[in-house]
Parts: sequence; C-alpha cells; structure tokens
Amino acid sequence: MDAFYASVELLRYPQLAGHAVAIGGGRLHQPSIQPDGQWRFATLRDYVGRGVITTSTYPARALGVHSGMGLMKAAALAPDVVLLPVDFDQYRQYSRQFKTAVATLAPVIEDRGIDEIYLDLTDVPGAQDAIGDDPLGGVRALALAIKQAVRTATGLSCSIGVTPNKLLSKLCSDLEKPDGLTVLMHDEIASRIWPLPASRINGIGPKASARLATHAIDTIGQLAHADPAWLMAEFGSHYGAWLHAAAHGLDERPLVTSREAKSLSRETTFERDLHPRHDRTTLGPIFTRLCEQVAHDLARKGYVGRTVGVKLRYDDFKIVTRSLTMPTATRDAATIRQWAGRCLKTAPLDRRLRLIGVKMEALIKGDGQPLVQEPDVPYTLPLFDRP
DNA sequence: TCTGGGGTCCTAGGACCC
DNA sequence: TCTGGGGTCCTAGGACCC
Repeated sequence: MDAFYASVELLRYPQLAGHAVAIGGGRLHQPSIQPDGQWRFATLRDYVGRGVITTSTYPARALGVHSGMGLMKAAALAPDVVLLPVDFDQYRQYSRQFKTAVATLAPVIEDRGIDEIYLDLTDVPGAQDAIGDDPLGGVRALALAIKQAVRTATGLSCSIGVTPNKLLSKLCSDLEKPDGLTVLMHDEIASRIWPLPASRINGIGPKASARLATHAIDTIGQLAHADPAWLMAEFGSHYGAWLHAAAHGLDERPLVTSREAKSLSRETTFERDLHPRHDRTTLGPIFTRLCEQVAHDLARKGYVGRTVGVKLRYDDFKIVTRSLTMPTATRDAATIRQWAGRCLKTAPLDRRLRLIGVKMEALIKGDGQPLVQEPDVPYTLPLFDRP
C-alpha cells in the first residue's frame, strides 16, 4: 500500500490532500473543530516530546520528513508540516479490507504485516495468457484488476511488482510508487535491477550496505560481480551466499500462507528517563502493566509462553535483554510479573532507563493445560547402549 | 530536543546429555 | 591417558523489517 497510514488519514481529512502531512508521536495533537467550523490541525512546530514519524505523505517526504525520523528533528526541518496522531485500529480495519478485496482475485496470500502482502499468481486463471503479442499481457491485466479491486474496496492506491519470485517482486513494487505496476522477468535484471543501490534489496540494511560500501560495492550489479567465495569469507557462508544469489535475482522461498507467532511483547518509552531505584514507585506500576498487557495479548491470541524476557534501553540508548525459561508455560500476569522481576534483577540497574519491555517466547497454542495425557512409551535400549 | 513499537531470524557460547 | 562427536536447550546480542 502507498504511504498507508497517511493515505488512510487523508480519507478522513480530504482537505489535507496534496499537503505535507506526517503521522506519529503521542496522543496530544488530535485535530479539533474551531468555533468557526474549521478544522484545526497541529503542525510539527507544536510538538513537544519523544517520538518518531511513523509515516508521511509524499509532499512531506519531498521536504525530507521520512518515517523513523525523530519528531523534533523533523520539526526543525519542516515546522509547518501537519502532524496527525496514529490510529492503529483504523489502519487495521483498512488492512483487512484491502486483503479481503485482493483475496477475491488471488487467494494465495502471504501476509507481511499491515500494509504488505505477497501473492502467488501462478494458478490464477488468465495469469499465464498472452494478450496480442504481449506474453505478459494476462498477468499485467490481472495486476491492474487487483489494483482496481483495492481502490474500490478502500479508496486507496497500491503498488505491485510482478516477477518470478518474492525478492524481485518486493524490489519492483517499490520502483514506480505510488500507484505503480512493474512487471519484470529474469532477462531484465541486468538492465533494470543492477543499477539500483544494494540497500534496495530486502535484507541488506544499513550495516551490511555500509560494509559493502567500504569495498566499493554500492550497486546491486557490483554485488552481483563480486566473487562469491570472497563474499562468503567476508560476510559468513550463509549471508555471503545469500548476498550473491540475491544480487542475481535468485530466490526460491515459497509463499508462507499461515504461521504461528513466535513471540509476543509490549514495551514503552518513558516521557523522561527513569532511574531503576530512584524512580521505583513510577517504574513498578509501568512494569506490572506491561506484564498484564502481555498476559492479555497471550489470552486474546490463544497462547501460553514458557520464556519470559525483559528489555531495557538505557539513557545512552544501549539495549540489554534478559530472559528466563519457566518450568511450565503460562499466561498468568502475576506469574509473568514475578519472572520478569527476576530477569530485571540480573541486569545492570545503575543508570537511567529510557525504555522498558516485557516479552514472552517459546509460545504454545492453548491455555496451558496439556491437551492430551501422553502415555508412557515403552523404550528398548539399543544393543550398544546396554550396560 | 535526537532516535517508537512490534516482530523474525541468525550467531555463538555454555550446559548438559548420550 | 588428556580427551571424540553427536545432539538439544538456554541465553544474549544484533541485523533487519513493517
């Protein structure tokens, strides 16, 4: 989806269409109606406190206001950009709507979060057909029909990449944003993919691209021409081999159409840094509340967890994590609180904290009671193990 | 006045077991 | 007499993504 959160907000406030708008921050900048009947919107200039831009409209991006940017920094850059608070419930609703609309045309879907999906068009009727002398005409028409279905259902635009695999589709979906459609087959990789920066590959982040840059590898093409043995020596055999394959547009990953959660967590950044001991009376209830939220999330999603973890971010931004595995899985808030407290005690508590979080891992579907009582299985020792 | 919140996957060392 | 080779689980940290 194109600038998803921002686009949903523009549906609610159409008078902001074409304006530079950012979404993010806390809850203190709700739009309000003035006595004269006009809406009054907060701007970045009005914002005080911690937080980042969650997303922004394309005009705001043109001013340098991008997602992930600190709000105070964004305000210094472009003080007149309109600032709206995030409304996740609303975005989740639109997310369901666009996915439902797509599913009517292409039912094999991998969910990649609130605003992104992969589709397998292989078996969709008409996708393999040529139209006139265009062998990709059928799939192109299908992609346009999907875009129209999304627009009809939500009023929103999306961008699609149609290619032989997920890696290339992800890359291509970005090439003509917003409202884009890019169809690319393997023979066009050199001409259309190789000139792009290596960091455009999903899986090459800031660290890896910086390391590549120190070896004069900036583009995907340069990466493709790097010696695979050298890449493996430099980046490890797993990641190095993947880098080589990715640069050549190779990706065999199947669509994952359903998956179980691996972990579940809640965390919060404080309005001001808190000292673990000095601010105990403030910190304690927050910590307990996070445990209660995690317990609630576990119940809501039908899981119990066996490993409890805490995350601390200190005032210097350093992150420390601690975890402990319990004898049995639970979703009980008091039990989680108790074990989270034990985790906390093993972490350094001599400097101020910026953030605290609670996480459950080793999740099991269910309510914590064994579903069936497993009978004891008779076991015969192998010959060579007999005493 | 810097830098949210919710995730996944990978690596690596140590404990422990056969 | 210095000492193999599997395996799993637990823990901590880090890169990356939406």
